[in-house]
Amino acid sequence: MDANYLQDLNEQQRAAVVYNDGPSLVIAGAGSGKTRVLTYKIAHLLASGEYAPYQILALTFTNKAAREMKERIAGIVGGATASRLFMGTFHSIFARILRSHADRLGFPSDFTIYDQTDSRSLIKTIVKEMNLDDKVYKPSIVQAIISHAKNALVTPGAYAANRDIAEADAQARRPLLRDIYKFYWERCFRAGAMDFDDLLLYTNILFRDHADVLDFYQNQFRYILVDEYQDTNFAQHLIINQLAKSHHRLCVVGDDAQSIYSFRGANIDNILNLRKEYPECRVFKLEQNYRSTQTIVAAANSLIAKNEERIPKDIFSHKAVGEKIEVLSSYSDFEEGYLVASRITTLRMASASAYSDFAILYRTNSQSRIFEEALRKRNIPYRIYGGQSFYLRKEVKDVIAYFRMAVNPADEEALKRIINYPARGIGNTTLAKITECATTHETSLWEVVCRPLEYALDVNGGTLNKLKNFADLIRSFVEKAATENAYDLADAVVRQSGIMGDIYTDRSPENLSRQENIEELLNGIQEFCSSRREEGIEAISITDFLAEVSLATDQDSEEGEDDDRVTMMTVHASKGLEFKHVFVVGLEEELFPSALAMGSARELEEERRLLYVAITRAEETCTLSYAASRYRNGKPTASPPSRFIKDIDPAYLILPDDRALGYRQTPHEFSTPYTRRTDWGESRNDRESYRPQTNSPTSGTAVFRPAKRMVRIAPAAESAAPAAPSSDGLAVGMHIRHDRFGVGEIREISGEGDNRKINVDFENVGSKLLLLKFAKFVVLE
DNA sequence: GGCCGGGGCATTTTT
DNA sequence: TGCCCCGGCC
Repeated sequence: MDANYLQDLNEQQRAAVVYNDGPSLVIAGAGSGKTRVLTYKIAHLLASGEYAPYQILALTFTNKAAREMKERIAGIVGGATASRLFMGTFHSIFARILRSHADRLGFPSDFTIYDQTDSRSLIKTIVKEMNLDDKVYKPSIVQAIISHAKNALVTPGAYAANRDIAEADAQARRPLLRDIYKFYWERCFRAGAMDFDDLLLYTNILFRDHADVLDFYQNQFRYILVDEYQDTNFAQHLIINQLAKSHHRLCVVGDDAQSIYSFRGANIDNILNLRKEYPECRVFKLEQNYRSTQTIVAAANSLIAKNEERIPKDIFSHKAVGEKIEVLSSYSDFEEGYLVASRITTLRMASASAYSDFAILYRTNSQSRIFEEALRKRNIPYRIYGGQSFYLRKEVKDVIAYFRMAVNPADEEALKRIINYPARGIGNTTLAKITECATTHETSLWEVVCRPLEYALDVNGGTLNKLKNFADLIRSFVEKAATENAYDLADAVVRQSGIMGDIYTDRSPENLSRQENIEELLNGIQEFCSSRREEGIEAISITDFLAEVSLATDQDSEEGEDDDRVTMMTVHASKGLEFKHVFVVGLEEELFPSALAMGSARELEEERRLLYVAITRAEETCTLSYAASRYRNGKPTASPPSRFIKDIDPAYLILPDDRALGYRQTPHEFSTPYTRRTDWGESRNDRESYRPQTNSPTSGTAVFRPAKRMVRIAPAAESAAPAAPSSDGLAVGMHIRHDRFGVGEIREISGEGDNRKINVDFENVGSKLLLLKFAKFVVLE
């Protein structure tokens, strides 16, 4: 290893890296080189010769963070050493540990991991079985309550015994929550399944009840590092404390100012109070920001200074002073989209930036739509992050459910997914009987399916036969899972289950995309097998694949990272990323801060931190934006500018002349070249202004919505040329591709404004009348 | 058991 | 406005 690696660090970073005599807390401001400190510290520990790689436990929150860190460490100490580190997400590391001691807890070592969909669906089933009103006991709410209980290590027994909880539930008119929790707990156990929260909760139970196991890991993990400590919940905090108890060799890294996941149980007190738990704890502050201009750093500092609960620090930048933060004011969300799109166009030209240097950050996913439309109209390529991950798509989950059954047939959620998919005549009625029967006999659904007669299942002979066929099918997969490799099993599942037959019957666009997804899944498994083979592992069972997949919400395998697109994502999703130019949009009361957070000071502070995170993503320019009116739940709603705008020192802002902002100063103090735009004239030097002014913000122009893969749009002339037969650029004879109906030819155009329609003859589905205002399609060349 | 249409409902979401 | 879920119908 290069002995000079410490030279790459600044003084504060170096101090944090070389100190390892006891517990330390590294407060790492935004853009201060946190990952660098963690990776160098691990390299330093290895270089000291005092620690073998497997004695170092390094925990992160995302797979991506773990992978990146592993790669960087491999670059310093070599891949062979790096791969032997215990480095990964909390969930993956402790799932691994749980699997090797599952018998202690009465679980099979091949236990299934329920994702949120599975666990919600089970809760829903239970609520229904209890004949409760699912408006009162809304599965999503029940799930959140159970999740919070688990994160606080409150088991069903403790939950039922707790008076405060009972009172709170009674108050909320949900007195039976305790029973739901108890049933949910038992059902998961019977299904041999753990949800995400269980992975942490059962780890705690394992350590609490099996001193030898705890002892073993306390001895093994001689140094523990935790990234993003501000996001830990109580369950995670306690695991760390237990493991570090005897040696106190612990280094936690985080930034209290970037704690934005309290709604998932993260507890900012874990980092704020660390010094109380470890009085000898050394604190290192990384305060130099290497990412952003001085203006951006100063503006962000002035904002976060409004929070009460924080660890004081003085973040500074030695980069250029940079541009002030511009605040854009629009009348409507529609205009906001237009403005941001036009700023991107001009800024890209002026600063010679690529599209990929830009990000639009918003508070809620639903805000993305309007920007999609605005960017598409300007032919600006973009990518939206945060759609559902590949493994959560229905058809993919269906196939995976077969894999899960093959590994653990007790898996109730998997069984419910596939017992009638593809259709084999086992409907809801039968399923309800099976479930009821399993509940009364306190066994799994699979048991009942296998032995319906012994459990006196009340169904007719035809159904019995269908159940037998299903059970035989699954049993054949179970056998294969034990002997064949992952890919061969997967291939057999797709062919023999009837999924193939179901999806490949017709070529409707929906089915085509399903076929693609399933093929992608199979390819993924093949790749998984061959990459394991490269590592020298010969037998790759489906169990290995599932273990990987169930904890991979893969946000990162997004293909083609290098293509040049504007990024759109929620502020939450942007944490840890950086962009040259950032637009933070929708800065309005009840949206950012969210209406639901305004009740409590604590939650309001979290929203403020959220904006802090958003602003500090920017390297060179940051632009804030709000609209006076916005469509919310289908209705236009007035929306005053966010209070947070006034929390930022106006010295760093270019403010629009808008009384709604509530500044007392005389307008001229804030007058700028960019005063409020009362027309569309801002974009003097871009193509847009040469267009005839037919596009008033509210007129119903065609909304082009290509499929995800077709984001690159036809040349501008297509839709913008004044010579086009109509203002929306559509003409009879043109070919279009519709989201759902596929490819077709325009036969007729009629109506005006909102009522404008086209009649299209589609290749696969015949002729359809589409209202332009709503139709989602692209014009083909 | 599958399809259609009306009504109710809409945060953020590393694993 | 758009999605999801349920109930009614075939």
